[in-house]
Amino acid sequence: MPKAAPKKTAAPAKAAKPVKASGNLKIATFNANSIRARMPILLDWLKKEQPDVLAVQETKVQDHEFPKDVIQAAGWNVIFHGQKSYNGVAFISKKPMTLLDKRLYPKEMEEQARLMVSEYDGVKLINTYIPQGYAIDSDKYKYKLKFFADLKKYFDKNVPAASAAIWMGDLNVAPTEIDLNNPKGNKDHPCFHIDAREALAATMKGKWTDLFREKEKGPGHYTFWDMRQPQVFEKNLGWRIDFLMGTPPMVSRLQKIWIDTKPRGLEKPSDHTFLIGEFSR
DNA sequence: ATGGTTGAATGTCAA
Repeated sequence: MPKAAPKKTAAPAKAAKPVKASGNLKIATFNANSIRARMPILLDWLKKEQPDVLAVQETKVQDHEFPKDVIQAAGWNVIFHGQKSYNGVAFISKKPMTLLDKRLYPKEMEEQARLMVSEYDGVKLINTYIPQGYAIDSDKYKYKLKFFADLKKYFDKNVPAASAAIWMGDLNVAPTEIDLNNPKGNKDHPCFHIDAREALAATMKGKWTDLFREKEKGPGHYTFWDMRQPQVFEKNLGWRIDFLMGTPPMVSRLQKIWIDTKPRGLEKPSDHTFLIGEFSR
């Protein structure tokens, strides 16, 4: 085969803006409920908050239709793992990230796009969109409980408790009565039923700490407000179902953590909002 | 009481 002609060098790619690694490591999570529908809110938020990493869930877009160009044009790196119509996860970041994993199961098995594992500045990042579960007597709920059990196995195998790691995303469980507005009325809800809460607790056991609760012990702090009821956000009838979970080293490094409720009140909002943590480097 | 809204896809399902 003839030697290829020396590649003509195009105009050198614009040098990436140097990323300043000063200050805390800022890690955020957001269920976008369609990343394409949420692009205005997303880009405005990134510009204002300047996180190192944002984990996104429910992108609802196949990879070949993912709006990477507009995200990159705004100066961000992005990696994504999606499917048609439902689910889908992504990492948006200041520096490029490398995909380490996107499956719980062997390649031969069909699997929904609900998991993405990467790493940033020495911290392993696990981004999950846990199944919602539909109803506690449904197969979807069984699938939700199994997902937690299989994720636990994944953590047992791949994420030592002594390592620096954050498990984050929409976990679709409110862990305690103060994590939702109406615990009494939601005993049989797939996001508060005792089996879902125990599945989450079992997956966390011995490894993961709910970082928000390290800093805030009180009720009324939510990340999700259902679209299907009027005025839920205005009345703060919500659920805390999005999390940053940290291994012990990340608990030690946690500086602050907060929920940014403002995006939920904007035009065309997601039903979730952003949760942000800052860690010492 | 089993609604309501939104998004993807264009039926209706998922949340």
